[in-house]
Amino acid sequence: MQGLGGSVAQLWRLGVLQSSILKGLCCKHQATSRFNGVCREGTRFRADVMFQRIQHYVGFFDSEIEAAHAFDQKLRSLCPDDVVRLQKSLNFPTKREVSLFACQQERRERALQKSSERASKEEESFCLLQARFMASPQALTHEIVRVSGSSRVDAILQIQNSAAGIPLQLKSASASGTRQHVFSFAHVCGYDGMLVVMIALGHDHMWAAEGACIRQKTLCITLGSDRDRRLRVRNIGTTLEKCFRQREVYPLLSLREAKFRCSQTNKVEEQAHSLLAVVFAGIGFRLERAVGHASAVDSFLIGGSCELERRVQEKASNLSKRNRYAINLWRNGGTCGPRPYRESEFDVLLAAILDDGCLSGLFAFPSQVLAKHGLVGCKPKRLVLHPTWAMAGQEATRRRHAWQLEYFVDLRSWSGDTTLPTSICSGLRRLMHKLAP
DNA sequence: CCCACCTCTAAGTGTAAGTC
DNA sequence: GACTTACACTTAGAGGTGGG
Repeated sequence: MQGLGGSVAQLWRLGVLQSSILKGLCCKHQATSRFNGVCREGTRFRADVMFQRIQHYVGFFDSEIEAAHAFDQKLRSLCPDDVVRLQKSLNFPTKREVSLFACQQERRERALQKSSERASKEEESFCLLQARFMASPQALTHEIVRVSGSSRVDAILQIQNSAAGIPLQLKSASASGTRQHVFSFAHVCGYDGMLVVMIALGHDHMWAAEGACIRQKTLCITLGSDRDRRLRVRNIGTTLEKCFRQREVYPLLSLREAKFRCSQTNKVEEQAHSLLAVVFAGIGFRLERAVGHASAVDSFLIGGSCELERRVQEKASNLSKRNRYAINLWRNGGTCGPRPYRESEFDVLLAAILDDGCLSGLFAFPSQVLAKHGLVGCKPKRLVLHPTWAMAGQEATRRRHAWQLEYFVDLRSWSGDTTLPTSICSGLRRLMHKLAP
């Protein structure tokens, strides 16, 4: 309730403000009322509630405030869930409803904080493994390479500068509460052909098991137990080298193959990143994955005259069943729904247009341009992309999306495994010039 | 055409419930 | 009572669908 003061007048203002902001943002038609669920018809105001895909007629009213109150009343009767009701934007939330909303936001903040901490733990576990490995004699001949992105393979162990190695899955766990001697590793099954390395954060303990031999979903290790003794890693270098020699158990995997060991959804993302990296390399730029999941951006684009580093948010889209390309401009998340990007969160948004696994084109939008068009910094939006060959049918819509073409490069003349044609290189350089701060 | 809501698959943490 | 396991909760991105 901070800043609201709790007075009815302030709550009223909040309601009006919320609904008018929402109206302005989400309604493409001319709004006929500043309240949700209310529209003017002739000299009177009509209220309707859309709930669970059913439109509920409320009635006609002489004033829009009356209609707005009637909308709220109907919504409360249809929807008993306070949070869902608030997401549907009541015009005049009660004091209690506003405080519930505040609680939800606090929960959300805590959840996001936890998520960020978890990402740091993943990174910490890799650093621990790396540090212990570097202290072993095997580090003179072998190396552990981090597999970035959403792959189910976290790292691979290979002979230095070779093309393939054995896949490693890292799991981390912290001891909690009074059970400081118990470590519970979740989601440990389904890693056939990989070595599962379990790391106790905050302690100097490490265990390893052959992925194919783990049958349970969660593996619990109690210090001093049989399992602890059986799986405990005393010397990570020796353990990894021994596994490296067992080719029949741990087949070798290249870094590229490892990156594509992920869900179909993440394959789209990974494929786009690999292709974009090749394209930018063609004009002397490097597109490098941000290390670890804790980073606020997907990658960094480095290059140009001053070796500038731009923070990049990457998106990819295949042609959808509706015959169009679209990207989601939000972070997913939890009980309060999707969260929009902030203009300050990244410098450039790279959107890859994919067709049958080939990169047909790319958009590179500066964050300020997206903000100018109301696509970041306000509410979660989906951006329909219009490359030159997929322009909108109607002239008015074409005009509305014309700005996108300024930030587009057509890549259809590039086959993917050859050097970039000169026309594409010059287009990319022009685009990079626009992205300069 | 835009928006809201939904699904899918991936992950880690904490804890309730089951087993020995 | 100690140990083990499953589950509910949270996060992520891409994409499908129906209403307005």
